Amino acid sequence: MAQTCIRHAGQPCVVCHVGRRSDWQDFDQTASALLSSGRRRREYGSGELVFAQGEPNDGVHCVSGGTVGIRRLDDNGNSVLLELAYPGDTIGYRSFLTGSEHKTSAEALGPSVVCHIDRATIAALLAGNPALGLRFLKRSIGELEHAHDMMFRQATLSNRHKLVHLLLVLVGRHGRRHSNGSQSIDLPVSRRDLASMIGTRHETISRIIGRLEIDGVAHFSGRQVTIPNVAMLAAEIDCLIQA
Amino acid sequence: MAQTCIRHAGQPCVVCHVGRRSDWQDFDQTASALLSSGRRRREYGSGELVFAQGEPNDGVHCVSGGTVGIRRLDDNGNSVLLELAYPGDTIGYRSFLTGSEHKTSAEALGPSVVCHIDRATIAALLAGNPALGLRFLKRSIGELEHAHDMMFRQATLSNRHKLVHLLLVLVGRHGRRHSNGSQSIDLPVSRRDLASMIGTRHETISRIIGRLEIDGVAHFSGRQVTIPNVAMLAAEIDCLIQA
DNA sequence: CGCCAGGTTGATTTCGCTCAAGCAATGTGG
DNA sequence: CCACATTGCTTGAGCGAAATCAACCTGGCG
Repeated sequence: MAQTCIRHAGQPCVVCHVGRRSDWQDFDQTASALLSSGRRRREYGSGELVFAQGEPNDGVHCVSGGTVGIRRLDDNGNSVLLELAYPGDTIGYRSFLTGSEHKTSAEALGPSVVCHIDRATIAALLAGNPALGLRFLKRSIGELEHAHDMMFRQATLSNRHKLVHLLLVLVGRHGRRHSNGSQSIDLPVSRRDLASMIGTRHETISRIIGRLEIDGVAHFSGRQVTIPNVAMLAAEIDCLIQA
Repeated sequence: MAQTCIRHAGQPCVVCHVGRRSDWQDFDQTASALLSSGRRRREYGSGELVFAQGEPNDGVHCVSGGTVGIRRLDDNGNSVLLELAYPGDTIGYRSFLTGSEHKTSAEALGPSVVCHIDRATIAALLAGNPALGLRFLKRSIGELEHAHDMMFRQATLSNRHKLVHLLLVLVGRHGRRHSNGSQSIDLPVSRRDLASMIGTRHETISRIIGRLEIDGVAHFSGRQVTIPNVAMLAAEIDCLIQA
């Protein structure tokens, strides 16, 4: 399973081949050696779990390719997709640091590559590199502000506005620009997950999508979305949201 | 303004008189001296702002007494109360650590006492005490899990269930137990803020409160709430929420 | 005394949930 | 290769919940 570290797209590679977006940069020689021996790279198919809610923590993971969904479940079968993780993101570090079981599941939303770094390695790295703890802190704060934004939107926006906002975020991440100025996305998530992210039912999402089609601001075909004019879509909400 | 450090209720006192609940414990002599010279204690009246959204950060604050609301505003006049801070909680550390302006306002929800520690002091303490950074990290992770819980509830519970849940949390924090087994709370927040925490309108909160009265599970009189049987109230949601 | 903020209540309309059916794509076993 | 189940999505009808707009009440305060 262990793979030697390779260079990728000219980025310096310590782990996960994601260059400066990763938390795993700027280590000294010994730390780098430690890291390469303690990490394992693995590919996941669509729907495969990286870790499951309730499981004990066994180290942290670092997304190297694809998209990973962070999901919370309850025992009534409810599922909410809380956030999306992309290459460079570290996941599972919270349960590692608090010494508790995973409070969420992490699921590959398409073919993905995720590295695993075992507990002993992380502990050693953390002890020798205070900067790593600081990077975790920055990451945690970033996620917290993201969660606060989310809570604010949940409380103030209509379902349609929430969906539009989500689409704009996804366009930023997954969008392909076309020559005529339109953009396309392959949604990484199902309608049900879209609904859970908005805080509504999947039927409602279907109906809102229908209205977006009628209004001509977006065209949906399965998970393929085309937005003729992103600025026009953004205009729906930028009168309501400030930076 | 500076006050000498006093002992309070037998707790060791470094700052904020809150003993082991505080982030500001277990410092060595020099750090303690630095802290006592760099901190300032201040009392706030109900409604006074500790810091305001958009302001540049000027250090961190530590709640010593009372209750502080963390609020986000937009320029359409929407206001959402994101969380409540209690004695022992450190606030304003995020904008300090990210070097950005405050993304939320902090407002005394009643007569409160809050200590302020200036930037230079924090920076020096952080540099000399890696454990302090770790405590910030733990705090941040705790707030993040709290935010995730919130997002999950927003997406899965009905408004009534959300209000019941909020009442139960507030009973745990502010409740007074009576001899007959009932409990009372003085709500620290207005109905409008209650509504923003639930993600609905204040009129709706009024109506839900009316229904709770009819069902006999809670009695409201202004901000005074009496709950005859907390277990009965909890039964409304504990079939829906797991630990 | 009049004003005002915070709260309640009512009437009306809109919206979203629920239940249910239908449909297309995919998979499976005989 | 077909009959059949399954999954993800859409659509419809009915109903209940909540938003909206508005009136009104109450206590505090100048």
